[in-house]
Amino acid sequence: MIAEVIVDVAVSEVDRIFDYDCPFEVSRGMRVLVPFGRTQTEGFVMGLKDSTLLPADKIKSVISVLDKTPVITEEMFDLLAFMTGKLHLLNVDVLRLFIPSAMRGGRVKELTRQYARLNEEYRYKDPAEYTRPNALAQFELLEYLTTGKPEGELVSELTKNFSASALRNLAERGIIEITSAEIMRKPYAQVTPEKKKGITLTDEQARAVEEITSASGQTFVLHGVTGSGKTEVYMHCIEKSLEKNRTAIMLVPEISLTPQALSAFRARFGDDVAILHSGLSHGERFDEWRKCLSGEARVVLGARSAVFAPLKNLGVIIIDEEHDSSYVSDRTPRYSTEEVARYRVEYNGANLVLGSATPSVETYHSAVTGKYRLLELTGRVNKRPLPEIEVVNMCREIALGNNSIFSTALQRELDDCVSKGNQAMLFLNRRGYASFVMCKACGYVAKCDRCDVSLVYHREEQRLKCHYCGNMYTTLDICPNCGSPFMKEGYIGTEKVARLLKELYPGVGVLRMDNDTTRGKDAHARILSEFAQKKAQILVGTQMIAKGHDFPDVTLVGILDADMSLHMADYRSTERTYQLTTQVAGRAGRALQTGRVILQTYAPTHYVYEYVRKGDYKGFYEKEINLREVTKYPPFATIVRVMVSGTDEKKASEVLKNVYLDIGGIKEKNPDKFLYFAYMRAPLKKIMDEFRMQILLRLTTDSEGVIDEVYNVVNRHRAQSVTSYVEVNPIKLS
DNA sequence: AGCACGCCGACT
DNA sequence: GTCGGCGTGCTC
Repeated sequence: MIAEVIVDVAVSEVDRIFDYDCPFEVSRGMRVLVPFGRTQTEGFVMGLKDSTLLPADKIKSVISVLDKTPVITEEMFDLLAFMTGKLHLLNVDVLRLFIPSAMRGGRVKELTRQYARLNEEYRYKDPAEYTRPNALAQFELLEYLTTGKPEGELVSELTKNFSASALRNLAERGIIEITSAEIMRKPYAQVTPEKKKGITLTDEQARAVEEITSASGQTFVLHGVTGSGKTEVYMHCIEKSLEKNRTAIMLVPEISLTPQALSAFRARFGDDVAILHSGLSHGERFDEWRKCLSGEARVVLGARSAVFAPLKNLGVIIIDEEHDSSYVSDRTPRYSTEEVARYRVEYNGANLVLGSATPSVETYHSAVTGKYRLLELTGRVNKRPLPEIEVVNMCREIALGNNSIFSTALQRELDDCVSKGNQAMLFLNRRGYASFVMCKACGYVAKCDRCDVSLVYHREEQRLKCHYCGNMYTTLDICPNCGSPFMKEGYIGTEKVARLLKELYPGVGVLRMDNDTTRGKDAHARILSEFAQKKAQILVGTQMIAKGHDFPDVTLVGILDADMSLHMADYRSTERTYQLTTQVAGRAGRALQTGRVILQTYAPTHYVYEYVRKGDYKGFYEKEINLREVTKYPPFATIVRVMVSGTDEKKASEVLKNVYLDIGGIKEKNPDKFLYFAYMRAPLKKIMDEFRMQILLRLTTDSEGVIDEVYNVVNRHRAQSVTSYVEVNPIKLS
């Protein structure tokens, strides 16, 4: 038998079929160990055939077969073809997404336990008949085993209480039988299922469930404000899917995958649930994944990569918080979770549910225009009013002489909140103490050696940090340029806010949650739980506080600088601001008491804040979609970015120039598809010593052919020590 | 990506 | 003399 193998080497030159003679039994979808060049490597069996056209002296033989059953299902082979075809990815890169990373190189295996039990023959015999009278340890062990379970006892437990040598001796003589059995690791075993609540659906929810479950191959947009009961709709859809003997995948942003979320799933679906996310150990991930492949698990709860879970006969895929940027992979292989999900859903005749309180404009547009089906949840399940949002003009504050980061309104509300013993959350999307340090005399700003960005002052660590490469520098007392001792600090970050609060409210607990305080494994969960237990009254944080739990005692949310995401020069910045501020505002008033939100901005007349204040998503959408239509941005155009970077600026720009020229050729053949075409340095022109430059295209929406050619051009101009890649409608343009 | 081959510089 | 720098070419 000849096996067609794709070797596990991520280089385009070898990303093709290699034929191997295979003296073993093997099927398509299994992995094999093969000789490759002067080394050995693992490979995926893509197919089998009887003969090869290759000369006999070239062909080598498979060394061994690594899997007993295929690890790549037929559906995944289909998906592989789709992804390599459309996204121009390497076969290996995609195949690697399909299996747990630790399976490669055999770094993880089945966990087995050894069990000992008394051989049947000896079960009713007197130990004295076959054991020396002085073998006390053996007697003890035998006595224990006669009364023990017939299926046997764990060897690891026995050796704790009895002599290991006695056990060995008896096992060698065949008196004790040792068997090994595989056991499955169970992540979060300590998480106990939350009590099942008898929930009756509202009419709206029931209608949504009915629509979704009676469709096939459809995509739904489930739009509903926080507290409108989207989760209950998801749960019912999954239940219905299981009833039809089908399976389900539920995706959430990585940060939302908490023990509480898992607990709710365990309560509902018991051992049918597998969970897949980066927090698992390699062994746990391997076992959860195998449970999907074997059919033992029928529901998967996970983050982005769980969209590749090897479930068969999918009935529904749910993407919660659909607008979240973590669903688009920002490293090779670049893929969009939604695109993969849609492919799987169509393959299986299943349904895709995209849920959000603030859907992305493009998604909502698809729903409005009938490409997707729109389901709205307008009521709030708990009937609680949405928090009241007050927009504060920070320019006016400055005019009135208040230079502090807290407006008078926010200070008033904070005083009130603290004195009443309630809790407050303050949101600022900038970590560190001060965004930069500048010399007052000569204007010198400290920059990173390796990146073209200014350094951020971190007071507690007494360091200047680069937020792009993580490099640290000693703080500056005097200007290294002119020697002046007068250094000015830039924009305030979370660290300084926390410090100011401690000065303002001595004795009041202040917690800070950002990239710096959540370094450890469970730091994230720990801070949230401390806040939930009211060990602190105020929580300051970056966007990571936007998601997460309901804190019933939070009555005040302060958005310190709402405009941060607004000033990014890209077409999604308004949308991102709407989503982020709405999400943060939603943290208030989940309690019995009505919540209050103070939103501070330097652009109080910007339309986005009016819609945020009113909680009017549709109004925002209408305004935004009109703007996109007039200016020709997605979904009315497709943006393509070619990023080229490298440590050798000349080499990189050479590649860029050649790519640019070739795309120019494509433009000549398709002049009507190009709305915009230019090259430039990337906004972040150097990161980690790599110079970055880009080509930006804005194309009409019917330009699949052009995009395909752009991918080909970029691949054709790959060069030593220059990296380049293509992004379609990139999330961020930095 | 590995790995070997191969052709030039500076060390015991 | 040889150790080793990394350019080039190949992998069923």
